[in-house]
Amino acid sequence: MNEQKRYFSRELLSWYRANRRDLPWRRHSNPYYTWVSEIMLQQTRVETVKPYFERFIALFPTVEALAEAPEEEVLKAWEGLGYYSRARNLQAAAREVKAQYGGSIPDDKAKVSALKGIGPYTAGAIMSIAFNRPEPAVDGNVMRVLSRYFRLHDDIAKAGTRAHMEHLAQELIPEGCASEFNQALMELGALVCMPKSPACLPCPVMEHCAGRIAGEELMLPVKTKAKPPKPELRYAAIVEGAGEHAGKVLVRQRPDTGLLARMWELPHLLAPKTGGLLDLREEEAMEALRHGMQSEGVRLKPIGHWTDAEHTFSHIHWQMRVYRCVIEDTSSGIAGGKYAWIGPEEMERLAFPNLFLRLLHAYFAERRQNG
DNA sequence: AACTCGGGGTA
DNA sequence: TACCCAGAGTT
Repeated sequence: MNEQKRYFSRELLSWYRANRRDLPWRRHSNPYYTWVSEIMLQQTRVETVKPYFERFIALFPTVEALAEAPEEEVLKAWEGLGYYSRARNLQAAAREVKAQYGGSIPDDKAKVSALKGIGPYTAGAIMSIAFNRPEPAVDGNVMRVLSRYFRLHDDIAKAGTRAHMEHLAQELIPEGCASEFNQALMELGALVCMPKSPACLPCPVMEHCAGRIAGEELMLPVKTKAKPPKPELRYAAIVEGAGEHAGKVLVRQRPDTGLLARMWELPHLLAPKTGGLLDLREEEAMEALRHGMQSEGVRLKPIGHWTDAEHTFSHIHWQMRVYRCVIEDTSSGIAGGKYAWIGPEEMERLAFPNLFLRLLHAYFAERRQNG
């Protein structure tokens, strides 16, 4: 190994020992904490994860507790965090760990990698952080740091690049210090070698950083940009209950797979296309909503426009127009367990994506004010 | 290799 | 606005 690499490992480790953040999942050495935190941290910032992690561990303190919990409670604990398959995969894996390994996460990379929701990065993170095994844990942070320090122009959006980075990252791990070193690499990316404005002056390895020396720290890493989310106009119904359902609204559970799987939502549908024009007149929109809901067995009458809402996912942008509706025919009932009438109390048990969480809170707040 | 899967922070 | 974030699973 050359001097640039030895310098990097030595100085980074030393810097980390003096600058490591006090994070909830670092307070105790517990492979379950490492596991839960790493799943939550996928594509999610540290500050966002902190309160979720605290609540999650309080609710499900051990692998067994998580394995034995109802899935709805796990989804509810994940509400608002996004990428909800992470929560379902985490619990499925916890059940596997309980059944196959007596509740202890195996100190074995192949077995850890085989668990649901654990890919190359998370397997490396668990093996290194929890068990101090010299495995690379290459995420976006690490690829950015390595791209800059070694001045690598490989496109980090390409799959092949990660393999190269993993080889390099593994080589850099100091003997017996995998846990600290891998966390140091990510800590540097988060605190110093940031995406937009890297703080090179206080950086512990700036002296031999090839990217900075070449004046390329702002152009690295090279990454092809993602295509913009596809816009979708949607019509949603806020259905006000009457009679025994007074004060409640109609909600619907999403299918078992796909976007927001098994989460609850306001009933809504994709607006029919109108010969190139995306927008419809108000009456036509309400008719489309009535007709679409009727085909699902829900007979309702839109009364008028209530509010608009927008929400952007990674690949879709929803523009949602929400209409006040009343139920037309309660005698037919709402078929299946897919629909439910809920008030503010029932809301506390069902898991909603943030878009609908905000709409429901706004609606119930409005009801409390207007009576 | 490309697409699917949330939500929010930040410049 | 645009980009990014302690990525994984599916096709």
